[in-house]
Amino acid sequence: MQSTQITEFRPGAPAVPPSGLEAGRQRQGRLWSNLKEVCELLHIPPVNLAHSEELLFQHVQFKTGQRIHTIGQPFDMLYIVNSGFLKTVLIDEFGNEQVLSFPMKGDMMGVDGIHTRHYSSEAVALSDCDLILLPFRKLAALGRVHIELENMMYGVMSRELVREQAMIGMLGALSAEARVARFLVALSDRFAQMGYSSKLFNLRMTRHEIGSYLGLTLETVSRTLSAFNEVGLISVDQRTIGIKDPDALKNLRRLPPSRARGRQPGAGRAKPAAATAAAGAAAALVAPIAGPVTAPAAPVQAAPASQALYAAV
Amino acid sequence: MQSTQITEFRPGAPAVPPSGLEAGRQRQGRLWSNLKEVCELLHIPPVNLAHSEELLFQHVQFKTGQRIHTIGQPFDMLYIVNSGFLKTVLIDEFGNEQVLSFPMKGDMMGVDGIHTRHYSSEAVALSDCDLILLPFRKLAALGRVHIELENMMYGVMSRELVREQAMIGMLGALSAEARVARFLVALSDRFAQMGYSSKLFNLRMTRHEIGSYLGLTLETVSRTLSAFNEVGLISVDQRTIGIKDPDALKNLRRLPPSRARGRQPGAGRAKPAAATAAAGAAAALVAPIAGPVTAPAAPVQAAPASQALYAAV
DNA sequence: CGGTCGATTGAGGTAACTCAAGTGCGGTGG
DNA sequence: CCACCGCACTTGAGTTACCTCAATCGACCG
Repeated sequence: MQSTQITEFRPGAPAVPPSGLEAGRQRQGRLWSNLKEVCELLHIPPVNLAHSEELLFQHVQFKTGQRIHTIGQPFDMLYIVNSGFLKTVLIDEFGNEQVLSFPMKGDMMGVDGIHTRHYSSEAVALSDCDLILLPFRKLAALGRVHIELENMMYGVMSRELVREQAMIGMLGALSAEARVARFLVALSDRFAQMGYSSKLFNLRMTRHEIGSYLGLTLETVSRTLSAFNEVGLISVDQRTIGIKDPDALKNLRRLPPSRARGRQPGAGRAKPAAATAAAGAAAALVAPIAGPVTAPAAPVQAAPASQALYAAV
Repeated sequence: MQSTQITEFRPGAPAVPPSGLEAGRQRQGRLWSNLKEVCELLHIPPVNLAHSEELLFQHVQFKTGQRIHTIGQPFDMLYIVNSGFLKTVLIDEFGNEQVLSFPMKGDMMGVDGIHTRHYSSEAVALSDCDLILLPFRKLAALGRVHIELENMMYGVMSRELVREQAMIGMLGALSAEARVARFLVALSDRFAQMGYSSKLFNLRMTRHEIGSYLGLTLETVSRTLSAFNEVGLISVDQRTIGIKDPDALKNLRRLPPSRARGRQPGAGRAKPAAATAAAGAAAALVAPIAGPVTAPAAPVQAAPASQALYAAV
């Protein structure tokens, strides 16, 4: 196994002229990346590999709406997102789709195909994309020689697993408002990580897709965004989102009832200082509401009073 | 790296006399397993390895209620369940726990620790357990030599990922009844796989834990089980569950409204033949209800009339 | 400039939650 | 042995968060 260059064109890959000047960050419009670049993309500890420069991975471009792989299709490739936005979905027996993730720069896709040798999900480009192809079998073989590569593989798969666990936790335990809030925060963080503004960005997905991802209807997503906008947590204009109070969003559990929002008084005589709408909303946070799930052992201790203004539910 | 025997006692492991005659199926009460046995346990294609007999993995026993690992604890081990039942949980900022899985024979645990080098979840024994220890670093090293082992690692991690994706789909899209039904079916299948009865078994977890796992309250779980019992899909006596109509459970979307259950008529003059309660319930199935999430492309086609008795919602 | 698609908003319904009894079982101590 | 207690479970009644259905509006596109 001394092939240092990974070619193997995917059948059914989109026809894109292999010209120069691609989107993304490829130096000089190259269509290949070496291992070091791949590792950087994945945020994996730097890999100083002897002759890693010779080891090249091919890029492929997809246009908005194109499918990268479909459910049941034979698996042979992993993909890393170099630029662009996608969604991965599950399709149930009635054709309804369930969004599983919104991969973007630095994410790996296709891992679900390893087990059965067939992809168990479908990936669709939400914008024009530049992906790096990783032929799995060859990659695994290389991993045996280059330990860092193997670490990368295990690390990325484990990371993905943890992400999904967090998702399950969210779907199982949080209110609609908390889900939307965390979704926005997560997006904001990702944009920051990619060097974009974390305060103002465009959603690449529809309300419907967000709802599917979060286990909500599109109406609920829309209403929740409007509510956040109303209390000054964010600004919303179609797909443009402005994050105004990241901390409040991060910890939000439940918004105060709508009737209490417009006119201040709300329930009880709380709230001495801090008068802005945003500050008011920001307080509607860490309530010790033992959700649907309560730990049998660890007793739920009360939240600090300063944080529990709207907390009594 | 020519160590063919994997020792390394876990600090904090439970004190269990390393005597013979253990629970589970270990021949002659051994406390070690070779690679072949591990692969069989994981349902991975048989591994015919040259001198795999020399490669031994240690077992450890845990008693009911003991913790295998906790959140934040430094990661170094993977675990395979040889016998017994466990739960893995996430714990949020208020001490509430979210059940992620109920590992049993053949399942791997601890994979979430690879990425950050710390376990991100907690594993607790719901019954006395016998686990096989797999020191991750050594295992990975061995995987480089024995390809089958490496395949096993990737395969198991991918399988786990697919399982979690299915979980997300379930939490995001299904009704309480459908979730409980699928949970029972999944358990039933696992028991069958392990050689136990798939028709009659004991739940090892509380209603609270089931609810947490399914994103429901314990009351909803209890009520749903009672409802299933009432229409003859299952029998319930505390933790003893009898599966009476597996197919109905598998496809169940929504039960007919309770008022329609006691006295037959329900909505409309459907249901010509097939008069048992179970058969009636079994029909309450594949309704083309476009759930919260509908595919934009694939039009939802009507379900076959024979299956859609209670379907009109 | 219509046509389509996505987003917003309202009104009403309901599935699932919350709170609250009440039951049964298993363990412990008198 | 039985009384007592704690815990898991069941069941009911009332509440509500989210869904469903529907109308409207704006943006984009051929």
